[in-house]
Amino acid sequence: MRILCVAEKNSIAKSVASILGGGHFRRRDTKSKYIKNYDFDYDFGGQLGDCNVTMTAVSGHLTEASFPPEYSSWSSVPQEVLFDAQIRISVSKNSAPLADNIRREASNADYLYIWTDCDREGEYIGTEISNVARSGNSRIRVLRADFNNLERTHIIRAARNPRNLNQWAADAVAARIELDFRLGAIFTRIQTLQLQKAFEILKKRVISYGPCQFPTLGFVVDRWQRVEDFLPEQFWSIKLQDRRQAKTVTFNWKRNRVFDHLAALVYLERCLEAKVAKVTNVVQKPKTKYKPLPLTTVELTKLGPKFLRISAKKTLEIAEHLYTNGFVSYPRTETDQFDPGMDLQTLISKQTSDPSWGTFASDLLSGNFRNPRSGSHNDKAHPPIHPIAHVTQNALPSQDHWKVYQFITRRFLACCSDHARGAETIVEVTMGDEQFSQSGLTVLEHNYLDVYIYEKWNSSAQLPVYEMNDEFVPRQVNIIEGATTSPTYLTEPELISLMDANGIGTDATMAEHIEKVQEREYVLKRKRKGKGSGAGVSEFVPTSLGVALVKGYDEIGLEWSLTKPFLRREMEVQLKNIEKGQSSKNVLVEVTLTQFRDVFHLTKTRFECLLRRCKEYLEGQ
DNA sequence: GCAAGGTC
Repeated sequence: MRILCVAEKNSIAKSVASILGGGHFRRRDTKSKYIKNYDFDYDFGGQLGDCNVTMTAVSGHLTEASFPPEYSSWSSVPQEVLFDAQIRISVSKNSAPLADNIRREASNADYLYIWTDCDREGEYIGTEISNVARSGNSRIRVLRADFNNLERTHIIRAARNPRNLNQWAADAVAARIELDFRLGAIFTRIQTLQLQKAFEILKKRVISYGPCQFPTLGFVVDRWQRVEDFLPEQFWSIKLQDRRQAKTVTFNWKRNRVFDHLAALVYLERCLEAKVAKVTNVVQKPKTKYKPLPLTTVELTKLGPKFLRISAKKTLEIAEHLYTNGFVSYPRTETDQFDPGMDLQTLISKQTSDPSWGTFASDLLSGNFRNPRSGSHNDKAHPPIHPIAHVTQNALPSQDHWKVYQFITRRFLACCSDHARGAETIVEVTMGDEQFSQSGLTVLEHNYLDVYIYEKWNSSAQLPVYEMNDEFVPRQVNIIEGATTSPTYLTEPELISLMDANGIGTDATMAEHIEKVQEREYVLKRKRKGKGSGAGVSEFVPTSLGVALVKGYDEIGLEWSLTKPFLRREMEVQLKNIEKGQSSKNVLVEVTLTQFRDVFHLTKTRFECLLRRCKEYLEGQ
């Protein structure tokens, strides 16, 4: 038998070939400098048996959508025609050499064995590969490998247990491709042409619409608007201070603060009339600081900027590199629960040699191990991100690579250890009718915090001893004054959280959409001004054009506004339904296009809303 | 000159 294996990228082809070939493979060049063909023999067992294998790869998607040439003119083709225009799916220019390679290699193969990543897009890429292979050999039979990391035993198990391509997942992707392409073209063309015509300053600009770009912009404008609208409000609070055992204790008012000065004065008056404060409750209770959940891509892209000061996009790129070199598991995962059958002990044992966290890992193996927490997400394709092999700093190309590897490893070890534990004392006092409280914390066991150095949990100052019903004359009872502070502009982790919560983009593309709205000059990134903890943090503000687009579309029809996340979120839900076999591709495409025909009609008839807003923000003020 | 999703 001759088997053609095709992976989603060269690095996987190379890794799998070296595992299955036992290090004995022959490498042939192809017309693409990124892709090689690896030849070796392998006994797959079962129906396949001993085979001549060629392992090769694509580079992600092979095909792209396009309209036939008669639709390519922006000015002479009415946009609404694109709702019904035929869409061609053809091999993209960049992928042509890869398609040729697959066609040629398939011509004398009995089986095509697909090794694309096991996720929705991977199933679709599998069907792209399969179509190309069949155009070179109509009798070729297709199998699909089920794997989610590059561990030797896992790959061998996958090789011996092929399954079929998942047609439902591939259909969901086909629906997304068609909808994104049509809607992107239709709305980009109408708004670009109309706005270019009306504003000199936009003459050379493409005002693109994308179902992910616009909601991303919407989040930035939304926060900006709240900052704009903010008016500080004065508030008053009562501070109660005691002096005992050479310690000063400040108690916090249960009402926290009031926005009426007179009311605050009345409350203070009552306290003062009472003259003494009385201890009404002393509680001592254990306090737990929970260890983190298993690591997902979204968490990684949020914590990269936060803990490591590496941008979301860079963090992901580095994680991808660590993955393709076999140091960490697949970095694009939504799963925050480890499979119960997973051998965590072996993964931990690979870390015991590390000078920094080796001892911690050893201690986990000799009794400190605790089962990881389970989050609520499972994509059924990839486990949470975790280290596969130990690596030293010298073996990595940069300091940032080391930071990311270290973070992934420390996070994993933290997941496998115990929560941090402490004891909390809460003292409640009453003066007149007003209640106050203060608490003290003693950290007893750091546990996971010993390895997860990114979080801090410190004991507070020890409270002096208070007994129930103690009475004391406070050293000080007075009113303090303050004002509410403005919300701040969106940071990258905040924006990613919003996109994630609303299903805008995938874990792997959120960082790219954030770049796109900056490239289109809808949004600017800048350093936060001022003093304090947030100073120097990167934050996003909309440009005049960004604000004008959002306000214009909101005015056209708030319920359906393209800048709101609802439409995309709904589409994501529908795609999941197709994956589950509960809906079909054609139904989703038809229903969605019908919705968007209405949105398009509204946009066209009320375009003056956009023009007016652009006039206001681009020329006015 | 248009999207979003893969990947280099």
